[in-house]
Amino acid sequence: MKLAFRPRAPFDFHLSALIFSGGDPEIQAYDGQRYWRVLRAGDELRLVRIRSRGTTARPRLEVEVAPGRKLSAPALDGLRHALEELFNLRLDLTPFYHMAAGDPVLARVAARLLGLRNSTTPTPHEALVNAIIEQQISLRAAWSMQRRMIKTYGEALEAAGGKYYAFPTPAKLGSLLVDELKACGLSTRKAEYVIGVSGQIASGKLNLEAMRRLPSAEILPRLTALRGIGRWTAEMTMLRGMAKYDAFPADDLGLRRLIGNFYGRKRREPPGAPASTPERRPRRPAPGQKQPAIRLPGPVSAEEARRIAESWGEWKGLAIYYLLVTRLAGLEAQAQLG
DNA sequence: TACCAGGTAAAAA
DNA sequence: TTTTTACATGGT
Repeated sequence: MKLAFRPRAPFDFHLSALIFSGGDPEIQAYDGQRYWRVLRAGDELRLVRIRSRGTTARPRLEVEVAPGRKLSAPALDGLRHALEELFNLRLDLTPFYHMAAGDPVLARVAARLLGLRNSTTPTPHEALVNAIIEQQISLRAAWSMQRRMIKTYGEALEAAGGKYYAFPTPAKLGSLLVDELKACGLSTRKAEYVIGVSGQIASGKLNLEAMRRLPSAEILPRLTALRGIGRWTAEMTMLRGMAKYDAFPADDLGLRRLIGNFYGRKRREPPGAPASTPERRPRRPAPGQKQPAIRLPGPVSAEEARRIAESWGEWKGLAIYYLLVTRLAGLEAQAQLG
């Protein structure tokens, strides 16, 4: 079965899916042509494979749904809705670009990445669990644990000649023993956190979908009241699982590095200047890709990150995502501030 | 080998 | 109230 979508223009599918390149093909990935993953449609699982059939100015998406067995009308509606949310196809980028025009760095970045949208996980639960696992450790280490967890406790689907895994349900994760999650590499603490929030969701005590409709300022304290969810985890969940663009995890190391890279000074500041870090981080060359031989400024402090993001208003989250994808796409040399 | 990596809660001071 | 500590894996 195939579905057609007409995203709101501008929409650049390649840029928007770039974040998924190199993903695990059995979970979700982008190969330069197609993005795919398993979604829930009603109480069934489907593999969806998305490709672009249009242009940035006249975007069209084609979605193959496998297996093609007929879905109920509500399940099909739900699937269409989930696909729109996945790449935020309805989002109006105009106000973001209007804001970006007032920021010299962001203006260049946004012009270069016209039509880039962030993606949102199919459920806030998925974003929350991923964020818990990503606490403190390197993303590589976290991704390895996430893959193990998904392949061990996520439902498997045979479709289109391959095997694919859905993200584990709250009920499944909530029913696990701590040792069962630890087997995926999580610490005792993190296993407890994941099981705890998943169980609360499964029992209906915690409703993240409903919480998502609240303004960010009301979501944050509700999330951080949960065990294992600090400010960073809450803000990452809001960004990646609730499409809350005003969320801004200023404590995040990767985010502070990005801001340092794009806004930091390349030379030591005069004495007495405010706390922009003079530290530099040598960049490791990405394998197989030539990098400009320049050294970028290191991470800024959380306070400075907040100060710089202040002018991004309610679009802080999308702004930082544009910086991230600029780096992913290897375009940063064109966008940095002198 | 040691140390850092997109934090957090709980213990100790 | 503020500071320190334990924690898991992967990369360097």
